[in-house]
Amino acid sequence: MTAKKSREQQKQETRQNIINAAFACLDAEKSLSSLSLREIARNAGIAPTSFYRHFKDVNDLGMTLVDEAGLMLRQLMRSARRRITKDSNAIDTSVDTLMEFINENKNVFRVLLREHTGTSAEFRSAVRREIQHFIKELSDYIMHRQKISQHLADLQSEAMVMIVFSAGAQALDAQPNQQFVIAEKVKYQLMFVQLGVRQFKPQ
Amino acid sequence: MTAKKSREQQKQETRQNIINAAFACLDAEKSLSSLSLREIARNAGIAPTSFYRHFKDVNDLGMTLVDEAGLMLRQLMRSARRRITKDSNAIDTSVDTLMEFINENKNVFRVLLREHTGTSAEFRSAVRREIQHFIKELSDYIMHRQKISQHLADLQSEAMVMIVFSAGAQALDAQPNQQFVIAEKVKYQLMFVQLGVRQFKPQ
DNA sequence: AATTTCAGCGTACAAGTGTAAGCTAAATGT
DNA sequence: ACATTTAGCTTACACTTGTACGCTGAAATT
Repeated sequence: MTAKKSREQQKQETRQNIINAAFACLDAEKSLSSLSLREIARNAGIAPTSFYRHFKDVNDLGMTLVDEAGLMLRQLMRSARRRITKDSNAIDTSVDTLMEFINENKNVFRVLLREHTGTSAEFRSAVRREIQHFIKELSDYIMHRQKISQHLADLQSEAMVMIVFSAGAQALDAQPNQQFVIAEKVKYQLMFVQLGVRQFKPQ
Repeated sequence: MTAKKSREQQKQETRQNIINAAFACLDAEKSLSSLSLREIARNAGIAPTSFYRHFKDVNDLGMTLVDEAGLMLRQLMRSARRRITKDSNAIDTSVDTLMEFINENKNVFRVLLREHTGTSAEFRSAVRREIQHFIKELSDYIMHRQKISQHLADLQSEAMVMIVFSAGAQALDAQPNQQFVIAEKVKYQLMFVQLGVRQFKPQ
């Protein structure tokens, strides 16, 4: 039983259909730049030319997808921090949360990873912006928790995010039984960074 | 004055032309999968269909490029180790060497970076293989120099390589005056990892 | 009730793609 | 000397692509 839709509602609905269709297309074998307008339209159940009623071109849609993916990542961080209690390890909790996210939203994470080194300078810098947000929020948290300078926290945070993202890239292609190994590995590596910064601090 | 060429010589020459043309095409805006056979042929100065006399398809050429890029990286490592003297810092020397390489062979490094998260599973695992070589050689070096277990050396090496490659990605898009800042940053981050592992060792 | 707006459609076209088929001429093999 | 091989070419075909143009019908506005 579908409710009567106003014109605006209907438009937003198909817009969302396009976005969902695009995310669905962006599997292991498709990037934003290799994704064709017609393919998206086919998947969204609209005529190719109808696409233009919602987005200027595929680039425009792509920026929307990157923004949305970045937003999901930031929301994820908040949920991860909420899961960190007094006696739970911050690193373990964060890694587990991200690994969960990656597995449940493979294509969302893939977009960020792929376009980060993709063929569009615009996408690259958009993803870099999102990752910078990610790094900054972690940095603030670290600075507050570990009582270190902002400069040091920034360095630590960035190193950690790079390590985690690389592990995420591995996890995307790995078998499920390998993912646990990857998660354990990255936890050690993050611990090394943390220990190293702590060691460096007094100097 | 060109020497008289045998048939085989001539063939190898145009094969190399194709490879060079492909690397030249793979700039900031092109990936292996978005690279067309005709475009390569145009750049190599041959007819499109002549391409098939040398490679099965673009995938075949792509694997060749990845192999070649990986080989260059391994040669780079050797030259970096040669530059490390008793009183020069191993981290500084390695980072400076890599940054130099990246700037002088942008497209070579770009291929590895891009196809590492690209749309072809075959390329992805080929690049991963090359990076694993890279990590393994560094790991052996670390294990020998820092007298730590192989397991620990592997973890440290991988973390370092991930950090360095991420910095390389940044450097590719950065202005020349920013590259120094990136290099300094990554040196600190690598030092943190090294310190952290050293700290962890006794435990 | 009459008018305007506009999401979505169908058609059409130029440009680019991979690659099959067959030819040519020169280097090689006999 | 003649026969074979083959790198490179031209032509050709079937597809896919982005997008311009104009239509339609229903919702929104007046």
